[in-house]
Amino acid sequence: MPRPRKRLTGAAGPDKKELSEKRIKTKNSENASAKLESPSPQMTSTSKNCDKNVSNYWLMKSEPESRLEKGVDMKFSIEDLKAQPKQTACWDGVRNYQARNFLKAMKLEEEAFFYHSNCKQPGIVGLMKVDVQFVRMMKRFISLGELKAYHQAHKATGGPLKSMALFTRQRLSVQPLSREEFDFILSLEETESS
DNA sequence: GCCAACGTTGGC
DNA sequence: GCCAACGTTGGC
Repeated sequence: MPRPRKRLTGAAGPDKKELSEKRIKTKNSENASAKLESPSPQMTSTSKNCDKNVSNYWLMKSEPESRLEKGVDMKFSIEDLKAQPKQTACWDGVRNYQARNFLKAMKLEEEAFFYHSNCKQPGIVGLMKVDVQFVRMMKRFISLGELKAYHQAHKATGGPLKSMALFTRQRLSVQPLSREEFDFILSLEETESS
């Protein structure tokens, strides 16, 4: 349910605490939910872009279908992202600790898949860049089922999706991908869906 | 809507 | 620090 919120990029009031946050752990103090918004001075300057060989890619889940949680609609599809000003959203509302840490580890301009979860057709629908801005739709929908089939096959063959977090870290809503995983999934765009 | 998987909480 | 109870995620 980690869902991005529809918010203007620089818009004020980013921090009325989440309605849904029943308890924010004191640990992740401040805006725990990393806001990967327009260049926060912090992030840009301090994140040394020196380690450019730690190529990081991401997969971020969001629910494309309406579902109320404490009266708040969790829906945020890739179409909703496209509809944002500058096609950019503030990805807050992530409660899981690990997922939040990944949010903080992201650097501007890194690429991320937009994954539709908890819906009729779960799967990867598009590409974003950390910011978090819409980049493009996938040339074709890459379903969970297809990814799972490759994951299973690759476990046997040692292929690129053999340890994809989507399957090994089941409930993680923000997850890292290796370059191999990312490239392999991109290459699926050019193939027929199975 | 069901429920498996798994994270979190809190008593001890 | 253990672990049972509880809450959440997310596919089906």
